Amino acid sequence: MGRGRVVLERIENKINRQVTFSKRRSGLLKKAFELSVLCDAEVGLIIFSSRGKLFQYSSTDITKIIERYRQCRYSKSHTGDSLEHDSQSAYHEFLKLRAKYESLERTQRHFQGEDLEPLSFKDLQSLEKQLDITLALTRQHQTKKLMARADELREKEKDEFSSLILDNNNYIQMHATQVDQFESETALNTWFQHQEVVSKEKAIDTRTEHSQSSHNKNNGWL
Amino acid sequence: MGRGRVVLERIENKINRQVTFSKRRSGLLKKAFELSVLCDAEVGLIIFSSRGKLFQYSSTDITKIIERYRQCRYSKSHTGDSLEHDSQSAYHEFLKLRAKYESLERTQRHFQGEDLEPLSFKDLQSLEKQLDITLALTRQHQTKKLMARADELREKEKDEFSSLILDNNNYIQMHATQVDQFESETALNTWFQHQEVVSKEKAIDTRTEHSQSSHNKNNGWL
DNA sequence: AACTATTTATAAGA
DNA sequence: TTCTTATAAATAGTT
Repeated sequence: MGRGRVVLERIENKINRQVTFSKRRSGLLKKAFELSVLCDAEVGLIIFSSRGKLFQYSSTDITKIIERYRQCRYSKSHTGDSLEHDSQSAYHEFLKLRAKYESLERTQRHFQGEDLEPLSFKDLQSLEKQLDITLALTRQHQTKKLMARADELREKEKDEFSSLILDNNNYIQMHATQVDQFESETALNTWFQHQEVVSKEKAIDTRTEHSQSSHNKNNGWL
Repeated sequence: MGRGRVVLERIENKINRQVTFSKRRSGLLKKAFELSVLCDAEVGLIIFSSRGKLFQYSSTDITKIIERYRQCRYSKSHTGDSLEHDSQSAYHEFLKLRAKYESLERTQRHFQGEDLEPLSFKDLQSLEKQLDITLALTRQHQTKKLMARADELREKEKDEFSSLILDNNNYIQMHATQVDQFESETALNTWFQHQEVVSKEKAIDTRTEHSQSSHNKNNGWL
């Protein structure tokens, strides 16, 4: 995995050995983590550098792994020291979260129309379906907002009208009110035009059930 | 390191998980061994499969490695201060990542048509715009895949046709070829119909440049 | 501490 | 399981 074949013997050059150690160590730790996640395995890994520095990974509390190991090998059970497990399992949690984050990030990019190249035709189809559904929902919600706004305006007019009656209004005030009314009618027309556009979409309503059940994994596009 | 990108999640298919475990386990053991040899490190690796089977590698007696590990841990926990600080900042990192993750998750839900209530009208508009764009891109990519497939079919036909000529074909073979041709023409028609649908979309082409970072990989069909 | 040419690991298929 | 093969990932050597 690199330029030139690797010879399996101690690297004599100290600098080189140090660098290789650093690279391969992180590679090994990563792969130990991946194995534990992908295959649901319990993995414990302890590494001492040639200068005595300690590195470790464990999918679960390493003392438990060691204990289990002992039971397996010697069929003996004792030892109850558990000093240092919190930080370890915390690290595991961290790694898991990071992996989830990256996965979600990828999905997100697809929804933004990026990195579509590597998707299969099927993936693209299901992405398209989801987009269609969401688009319809989005428009539905926009319509809702517009209606709410229109109602609001109408209420306001009524209030103003009432005020005017109560205030024993004159002609000029009446005229101003009509202008307001006209404006709000325009808003409503806009809304109706919008409605029309929405109704031209394929009837999505029947399909929205799919998205309601979408607690299922969204990793489909990956 | 194989066909298809790996997603860091538990493999749900049991057979698959078992196979992957077997492969990756041996890979991990090999790499642990290589690290110890190349870099003169002391390595201990314990693996339990999900069904409880034990696998291990250790460059030297594993009980000695475990003992050394304990000593290292013990003395470190006495130094306290720097460790405290490390775990603290690590926790901070964790919290930051979690916050980012949750934020991303929320955005993602919007793209899936969920939790749209709290969005403002403006938010909804920009979401709609993004969805429109992505939808067009998605369809574009589907079209691309279909075209590639169509080309493939055409090539295949040409080859078959050539073979037939060279084989001094008879009527029945000719007939078979025509049937094949007809089938692929149907495929092409399907594609053209699709094209038509796509072209009815608003012209998005000018906005697609950023996604054209073509690795041009022809990922498999299905 | 990046980069990149290569080797190595391995996912999917047989 | 084991073999093969196409592809992703790790990393040796380089800058």
